[in-house]
Amino acid sequence: MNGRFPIAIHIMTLLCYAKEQLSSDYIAGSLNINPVQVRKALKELIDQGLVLSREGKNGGYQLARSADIITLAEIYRSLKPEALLGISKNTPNPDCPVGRQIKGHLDQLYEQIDLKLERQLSATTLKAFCQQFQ
Amino acid sequence: MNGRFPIAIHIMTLLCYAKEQLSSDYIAGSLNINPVQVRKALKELIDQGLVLSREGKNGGYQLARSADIITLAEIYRSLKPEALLGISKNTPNPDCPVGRQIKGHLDQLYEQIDLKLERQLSATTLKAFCQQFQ
DNA sequence: TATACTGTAATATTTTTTATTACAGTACAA
DNA sequence: TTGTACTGTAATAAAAAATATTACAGTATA
Repeated sequence: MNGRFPIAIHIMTLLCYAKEQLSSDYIAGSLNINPVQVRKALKELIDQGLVLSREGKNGGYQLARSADIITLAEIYRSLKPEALLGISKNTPNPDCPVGRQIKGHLDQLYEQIDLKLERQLSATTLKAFCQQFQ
Repeated sequence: MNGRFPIAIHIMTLLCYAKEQLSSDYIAGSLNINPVQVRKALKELIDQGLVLSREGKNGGYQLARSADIITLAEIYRSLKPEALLGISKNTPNPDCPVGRQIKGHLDQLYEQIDLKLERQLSATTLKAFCQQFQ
């Protein structure tokens, strides 16, 4: 995977911690990355219904609802994750019994894994995660 | 993630299915990737103690033990996976309470997730996975 | 001693990720 | 009504990672 999940979690934790509207520049300062990257990440969180934005002067971002009814699973989902354990680019040989069937069985396995992960992430609210911060 | 897990599973399934020694060229033909890539993946599986190789003429690869005492968790471990949900390259701002602590709390979360995943993958043997193949 | 393998280094290519620039659109406030 | 400070997003560049390929040394067999 790439760094999108950690970044999303960082942003959501900040918004929860600050309890006020923050600008992408401010958030970028905490992450130490480019503000455009932050706005891209925020777009996913907005699309997922987790964050609200205000345009214009004095604009910024805030949580769309109380942190105790946001779970880490929702943050994870905002990334529209593909396959947790990876996808190979190759096109297996259809003349081989294993090559022919591997994708289907792997998909099945992945579905089970994803289900469990989502269940686990659902068990932690943003509030609970954020309260760990001093 | 990348395609290493699917490739490793594919290889192990082949070795289990074939019940005989296979060459990297043959395996590459089923995966439809380069034999060198296959040998690299096999090296990880050998290091993990899951596969045996024979050099020289009539050489090749076979399972190091019975498929019913190999679990998908061991195959997963052969990849020495880093963080399932990704690592961000940024160095968060140490002057920000969130930036300062995020890594630690994320690591903790990741450890829990990894534990559960390993537990889940441990529940499936290579034999069971392979028996799904017609 | 020819042959058919594995092991692995070196390199090239492709793909993905991350960073950056630029600017249009929007809302506030003087 | 206009300057200012934001968001939104397209376009592009740069860096990093993944994948593919070539080449060849080493090894076991017949």
